[in-house]
Amino acid sequence: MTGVLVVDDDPYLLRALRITLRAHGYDVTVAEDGRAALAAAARTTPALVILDLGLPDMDGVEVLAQLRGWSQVPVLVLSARHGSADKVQALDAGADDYITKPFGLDELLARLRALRRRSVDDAEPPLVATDAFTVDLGKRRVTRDGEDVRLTPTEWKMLEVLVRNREKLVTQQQLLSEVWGPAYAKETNYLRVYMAQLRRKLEPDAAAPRHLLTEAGIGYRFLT
Amino acid sequence: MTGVLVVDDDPYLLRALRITLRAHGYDVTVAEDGRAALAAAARTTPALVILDLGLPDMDGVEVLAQLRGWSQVPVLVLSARHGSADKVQALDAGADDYITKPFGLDELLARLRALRRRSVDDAEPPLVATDAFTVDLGKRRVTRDGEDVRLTPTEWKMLEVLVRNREKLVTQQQLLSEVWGPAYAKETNYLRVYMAQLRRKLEPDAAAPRHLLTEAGIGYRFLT
DNA sequence: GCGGATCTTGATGAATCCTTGACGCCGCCC
DNA sequence: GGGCGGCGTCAAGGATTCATCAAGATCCGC
Repeated sequence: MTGVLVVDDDPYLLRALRITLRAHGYDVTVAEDGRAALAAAARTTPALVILDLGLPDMDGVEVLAQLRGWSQVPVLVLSARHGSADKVQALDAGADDYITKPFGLDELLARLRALRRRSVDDAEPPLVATDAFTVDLGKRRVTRDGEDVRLTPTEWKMLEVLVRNREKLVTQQQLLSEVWGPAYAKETNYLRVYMAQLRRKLEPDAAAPRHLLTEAGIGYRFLT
Repeated sequence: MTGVLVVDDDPYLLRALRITLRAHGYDVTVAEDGRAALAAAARTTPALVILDLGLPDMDGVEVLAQLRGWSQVPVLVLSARHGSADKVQALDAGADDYITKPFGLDELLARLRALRRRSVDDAEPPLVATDAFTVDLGKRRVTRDGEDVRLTPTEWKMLEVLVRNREKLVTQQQLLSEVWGPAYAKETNYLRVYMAQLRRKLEPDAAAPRHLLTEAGIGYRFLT
């Protein structure tokens, strides 16, 4: 099932979209502000995002920019404004399509189909393997020596964020806000505790990690 | 150079688009009917196609369908009709975007950029290479002889500022205020200490640097 | 309500990083 | 030649950050 994240502050539109999209076979998640949207995107990893630019807590373009920091998910931007400056700004910030309110639902659905059609090509296999363990992002499973490794929800979320950003350095703030929420951006203790647990469960030698690396003072990095 | 095929039967619009797109660095081919469009697409294999639905010899949707028989090139559809049925039809026939006339040229250009960004596969990696080492600004990573180089946060920040201003001279004040903050504009010996560390880690011969150069009395400069 | 799993929290020693000062070299001007 | 300022190098200290452990607190299914 195709997951769609709908971000809008208008409860009526949200409701209408949820019903329509569900009727057309999408698995819908909703968010009413930018903060919730970013959290939901990290949690549910949708295949498509519909983003209204007018949000109560932050600018839609800012939401888009932050999302683009770690995700390539296709984004369809909604806006009430017809000005071409807004369109240009949103498209250059990383939006894949732009549609102005009011719009027809059939057009919206057609644009979603067009976006999805394009993204299936570069859909990566959600399977990441190292010489010590294998992570299946789709099935939410980790295997080591052919055996399933049992991870707690928090351990899994943390590993997921790191694996989705493989090779890349993930800052402590990024990890904390995607796993625990933005309010926990100072609790770097959590990272140490859970990183130690992940290493104990996954690394051949937890004292000399080769896949879950520490970048002192900045964050962590996952290498295959 | 990015090749664009523009298909329209209006000679004035064709001319305007050709001039504008060329001015923005595209390599433009034009066609005035569907038949010529398909032939041109096969011949020039453009990176983008702009297709007007109103053509003299055949229906634009039909052109699109035939094109999709063998090519995945991103197609931006132009149309004078605002009806949503046309949009739905075009998008489901394989169009990647849809824009109605009249349209702003800046919006068209923005949509082209968005299309290209998606198709050209994950954009250009922000990667800066010298013959001795490679800096990946996106992944926050430095490689030398295939091995990761371990940099401290301060070393990285300093290198980042220099690399972002590659070829250009970065003054001591600029470096100090971007890495340590404006209050440290006098602590030029910090620069000496960290520049020495960077050279030791990155330069083949730290005593005769070829990429991290000193401009005596002024600042430093990074050369590839 | 019970028991087990999971999540917080605090404390400790170890490792890493930043700062600071001292020293010598080099080029330039007096 | 001597003085001077800018630069490169080195090493030690103190501060910050990290890994690890263990003891409560909390959540959840039964």
